Amino acid sequence: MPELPEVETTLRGIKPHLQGKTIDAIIIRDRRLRWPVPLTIRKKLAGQLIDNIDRRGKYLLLHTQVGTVIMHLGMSGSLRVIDSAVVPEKHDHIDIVLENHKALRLRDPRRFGCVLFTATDPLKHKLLADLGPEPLSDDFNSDYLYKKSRKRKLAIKLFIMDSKIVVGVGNIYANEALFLAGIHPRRAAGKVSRESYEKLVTAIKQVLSAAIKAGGTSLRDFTRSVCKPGDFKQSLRVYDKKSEPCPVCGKPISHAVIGQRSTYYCTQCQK
DNA sequence: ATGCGGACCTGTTAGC
DNA sequence: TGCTAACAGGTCCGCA
Repeated sequence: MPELPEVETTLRGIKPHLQGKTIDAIIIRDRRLRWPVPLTIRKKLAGQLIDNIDRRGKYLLLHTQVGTVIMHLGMSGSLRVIDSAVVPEKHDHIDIVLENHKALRLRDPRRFGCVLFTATDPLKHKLLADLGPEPLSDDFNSDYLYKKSRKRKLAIKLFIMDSKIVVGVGNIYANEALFLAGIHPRRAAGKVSRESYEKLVTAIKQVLSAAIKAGGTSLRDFTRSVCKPGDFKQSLRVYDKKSEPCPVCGKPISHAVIGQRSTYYCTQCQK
């Protein structure tokens, strides 16, 4: 479920409920996420004030005086703020219980997500240290992408999905952005022109901000409902539209697998 | 350094 | 209708 817009939407939804609150307890019902959830966070974080919560790429960072909780939602994770008395369901693995009897509850059926802890600078943590720029920042521009891509033979789609190059471009938005930029997903990254990178950067920023905006409008009450995919799905142009007419030229959308991920594109519009 | 494929999981859907 | 297989919005890791 979570691509960058969903993570951002989640962040905005939960932040007001967490910032400045004190952690009462941490309940670990199932620590078998992508990496085992460190049991020591229960003692370390009890009584701690949550200074702030933000994100780097798709990682959510919950900052306290003693360290930072690093969370990732993987493929199927979601977070909500609920009354801590609400009976947990099957895949509700972790609760961060607050002093006010609310809790941040992590649900993750596939358990590809993670909850980790670092006492030092989270940006120096192994998982975050080598991340590329944020896609909506000025550091992410066509000059940067063009230079990074020279001599690289990797398919452009995989290139922009590489978090060392840029964070937050998941499968859906990679498909959408390449369509908007008119670039064939299999093109070697090193053979994409400066002009095309110009278009691509614009497309990535546009598609992500539009989705964040849509997430923002469909943003429910994070104290009750799970983050819904929302309205953004109706604005998709190619993703999951195999054989449907291209919105620009009408030719049926093609489907292929690139790097084990489903890829949708128009052979007429994308070269 | 780069590029590829496997791995980790469960739930939902497509197909027979 | 029921069973099985394929597939799903992520990304790390190890190997060639």
